[in-house]
Amino acid sequence: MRHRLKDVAERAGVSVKTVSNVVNGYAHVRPDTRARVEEAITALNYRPNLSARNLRKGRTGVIALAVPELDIPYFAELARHVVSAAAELGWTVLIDQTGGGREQERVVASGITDHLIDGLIFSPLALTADDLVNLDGTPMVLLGERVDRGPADHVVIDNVAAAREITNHLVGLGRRRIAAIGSQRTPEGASARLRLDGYRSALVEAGLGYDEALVAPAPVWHRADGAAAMRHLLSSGVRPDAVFCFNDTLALGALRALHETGLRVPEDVAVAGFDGIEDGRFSVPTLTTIAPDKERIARLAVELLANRIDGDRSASPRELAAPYRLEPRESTQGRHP
Amino acid sequence: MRHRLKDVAERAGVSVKTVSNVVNGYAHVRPDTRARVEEAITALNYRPNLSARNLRKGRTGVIALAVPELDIPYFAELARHVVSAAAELGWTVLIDQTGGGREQERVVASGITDHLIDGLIFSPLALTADDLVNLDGTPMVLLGERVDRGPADHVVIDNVAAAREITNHLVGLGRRRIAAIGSQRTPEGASARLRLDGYRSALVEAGLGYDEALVAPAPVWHRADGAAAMRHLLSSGVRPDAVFCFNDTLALGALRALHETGLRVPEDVAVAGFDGIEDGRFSVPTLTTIAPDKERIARLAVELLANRIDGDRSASPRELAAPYRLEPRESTQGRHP
DNA sequence: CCTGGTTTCTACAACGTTGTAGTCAACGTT
DNA sequence: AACGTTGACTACAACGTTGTAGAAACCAGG
Repeated sequence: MRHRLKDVAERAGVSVKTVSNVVNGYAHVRPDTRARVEEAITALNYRPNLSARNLRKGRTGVIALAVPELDIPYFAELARHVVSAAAELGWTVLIDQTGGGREQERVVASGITDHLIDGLIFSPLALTADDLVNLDGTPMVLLGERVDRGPADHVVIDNVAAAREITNHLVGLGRRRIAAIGSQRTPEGASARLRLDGYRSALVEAGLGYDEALVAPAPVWHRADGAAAMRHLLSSGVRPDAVFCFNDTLALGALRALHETGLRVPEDVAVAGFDGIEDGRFSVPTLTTIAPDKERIARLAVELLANRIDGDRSASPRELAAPYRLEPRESTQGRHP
Repeated sequence: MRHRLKDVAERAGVSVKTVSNVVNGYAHVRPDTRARVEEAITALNYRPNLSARNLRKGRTGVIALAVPELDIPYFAELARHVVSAAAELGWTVLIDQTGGGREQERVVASGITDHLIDGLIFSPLALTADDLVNLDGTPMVLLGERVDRGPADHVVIDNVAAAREITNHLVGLGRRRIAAIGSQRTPEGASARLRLDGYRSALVEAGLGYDEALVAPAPVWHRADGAAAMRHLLSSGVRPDAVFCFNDTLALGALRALHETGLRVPEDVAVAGFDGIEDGRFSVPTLTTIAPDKERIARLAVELLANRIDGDRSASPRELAAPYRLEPRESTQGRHP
């Protein structure tokens, strides 16, 4: 049923190595020999055994993508692009869900040494530089926040500038009591801290001042957490006229909570998110957001990883920035801006 | 840097095979020998080479999950559950995006013979039984619609009954001009046909009759297609008072289009979807839907595949049904039902 | 002290592939 | 005619692991 080089070789009347040469496109094979071998290959439906090839070559052709959760739209969209970009370079992607916890992320980061994959693209939430010390040199590219003094290549977007930009957008619309949803105290909350920094500095620059009472924490960044945080803000009496949510799912939850309270968006409260997920184009109202260029992020990550795998592994870590765009929509600008 | 059994063996002063025995938990190893080996393993940070192990064992420990697109929430949520269920049984999941085209799906189905994976869980859109004939016996489990006379195990939900149930729900609310969005003419549209059947038979049973003018096609089932189809229905003058969308993303698009037209949901038009995705719990209004038990689907699929891989490969194909639930929410029942 | 069984360990081969080194013939050059 | 060069191919070993077969040491029962 399942055939090996040897079977093909016998059928074609050549040596095993010649078949291997044909399969790998080696130049010096006579046309008629090549034809006989190819006939045998198709007749037997031969497919190389990748385990054997990998064992021999020390490569598997598989890279892993580790994300916190696949059903967070941002990561699903990112995964889609990574799989596509990897396929173009002949790689297969194995997807890992870390759940976002530090211990699980550490397991993933250390599990990369088990020879199944050639490299790892990793979007960590909780990992710190200390967790990345003894990696046996397996190539790795990190997505998202910088892991300080990180030993690995990195694709980032400028979270602080992006958060400042979207906060400025709210300021420019005349909002004065701008809340934030999604702050996190844990060391895991690197994105949260950077986005909070951008938010704060935009407020200070605009002369509005920074008021802790307007900042609502969210332990994780799901829709339900956004709704809960919004309800908390509304019931605490701080009466915000705008809210910057640190990601889009939080914002969708906030929209829902505002709707339930009977407040109008954006007339009473303007809402902005972060991530540029597809849902935001169809929500009611549509969602103003910062949209990182996910395709670019994915392609940069795959290319960095490819260079690492094929090239110099000891080169010092590179950090590339991917662009993002502010996409103003109804949730801040109203129906007919 | 990277160590092999041989290195561990030398350090522990035993044979390679003894180390292998320790790694694999073989019973008859003296406690002190075991301890020495384990010490050497941790000291050298030994991790088995999976390519070599796989080559030797003829197993890779990797299964593939092939879905049309990862950023369709239904598939992302499904993928999450499959990855979890597989992890519990010690398998790693490799995710493939087919794009949903027949040719690409055929490639995936035939690519399963390349020894990288032990089995495949496949959620096809376009594949027919003919495409599945020469699979070299690699275990496969299909999700979703039956591929007629399919040679493979199958996990399904009863699409016809579910579609009938949700249509009945709309009928029970007093709706009389119930439209449908998502019909497809192509052979690819198996789900579409089954859901249309259920819709039609519910209407006929209720004495409402079936009107083709109320059925809007959608080439693919994205939000934008749902919005376009809804706009088309509204402008064609058929004046529906309810609409059953064949999946949730279509329904979210339809909600958006209704909102833009100024129609109220559910007062003017009730909207129902299918898939039970997370978004529908937070949309405005929240979305009535048929929610298949995705966790169950994933677990059944992984278990079927496990049985196939470990057990009798020639056993006749099994078909298991997963349960679903009608989840009535605001888009049909209003804010305070 | 011998017998037969169990425990503990080892040597060797094999999984399917590819890199290395090599053979042999055909060719063009002196 | 002798030479090196190239083309076309092959034999062999090796990648790191585990199954098989078996050796050596130990034990219990007679």
